[in-house]
Amino acid sequence: MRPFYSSSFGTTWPIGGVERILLCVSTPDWVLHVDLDQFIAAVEIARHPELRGKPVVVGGAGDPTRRGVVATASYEAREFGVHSGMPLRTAARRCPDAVFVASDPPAYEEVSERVMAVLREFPVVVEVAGWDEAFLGVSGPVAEDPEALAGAVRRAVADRTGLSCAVGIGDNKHTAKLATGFAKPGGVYRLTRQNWWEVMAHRPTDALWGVGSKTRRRLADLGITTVAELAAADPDRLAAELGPTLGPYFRALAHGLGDRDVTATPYVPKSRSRETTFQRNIDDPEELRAQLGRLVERVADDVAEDGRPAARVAVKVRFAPFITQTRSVTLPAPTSDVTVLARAADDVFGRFTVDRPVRLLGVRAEFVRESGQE
DNA sequence: TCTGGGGTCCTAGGACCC
DNA sequence: TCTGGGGTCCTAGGACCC
Repeated sequence: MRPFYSSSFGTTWPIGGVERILLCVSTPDWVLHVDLDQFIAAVEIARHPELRGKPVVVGGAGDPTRRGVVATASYEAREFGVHSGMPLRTAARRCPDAVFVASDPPAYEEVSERVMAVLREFPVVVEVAGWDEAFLGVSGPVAEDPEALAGAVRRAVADRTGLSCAVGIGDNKHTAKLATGFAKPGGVYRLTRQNWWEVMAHRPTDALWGVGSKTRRRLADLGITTVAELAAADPDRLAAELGPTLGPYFRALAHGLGDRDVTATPYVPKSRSRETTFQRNIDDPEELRAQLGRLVERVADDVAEDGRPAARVAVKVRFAPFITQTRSVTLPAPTSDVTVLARAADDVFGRFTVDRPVRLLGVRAEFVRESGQE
């Protein structure tokens, strides 16, 4: 989610001193958020039934002795403290009996498509928000009983795909998203301005969608630790401390406000990137150049497939132990030409001072910004 | 907790121009 | 020529999310 615009609230909301009006905004009566339970693990269990009931950990190459992190852990594995983002090695230590499975993105993509197709059969606007989640904009007759709709969605997804999901009901995307967290696993929960303070006031600021650990810490330094405190904070002070856009944005989140526009418009990527963490750190410059070349080719393939030229090229280097730097360049002219992209990446890479072993290399291509696209 | 991969958006400083 | 102010682009880094 990103900072939302004034019209999303039904009232005007000044942001950064500028009031913006969005035209053609559809404002649904309800926003539903559908989130599949332990999605990736559930897909693996569906095609390997012998895994059912076992602690399953999906991620990386499925080998806990290699570098990689947990994509999704089954609920059985979570009992042992295993969670997304945790190094596989750590997961194996916490849950020695876990079954480790390699990540298989194309398989999840395919199942995700089937789930979204089921959602689109309902008289709602479906905005895909990831492999395992979507927002539904709900207006008209079905909006009279959102819980009934949520139940019907859950049954349809289960009947047609065998997957369980939770559904959050909210008055905007933010509350719907948070509601899903309270619905999991496999339930329905409603969070709106009616019960916002009762449910959220006492919670830590990072309970809000968009506030992470860093912001939580910065807010704590200002004496703000709960949602209620953030909601009551002085907007000018927040703007001064956290930025003209983000300060007021966080405060709005604490009031349970959020973006309400649900759109079925297909997603158009602004950039494509590829990166690799090496199993062993590399310090040989020749080897690094070769790896860079491989990454550029993959990115160039993605750019060619997209059909739009790239306007910028960025290179990312992560040095041991974990120091990340990026360098980038705007191309003289947008291009999809592999040779040009490769030379640009090479030039950019040459601007790094490589005096330590490298654990990751990445290449990103940014597309031309459309006029009207911010 | 020795930390993946693929994205998006915001911030801030400097260059450059009028 | 001791020196304003606004606008925009470029670049690097940070935060967050799935």
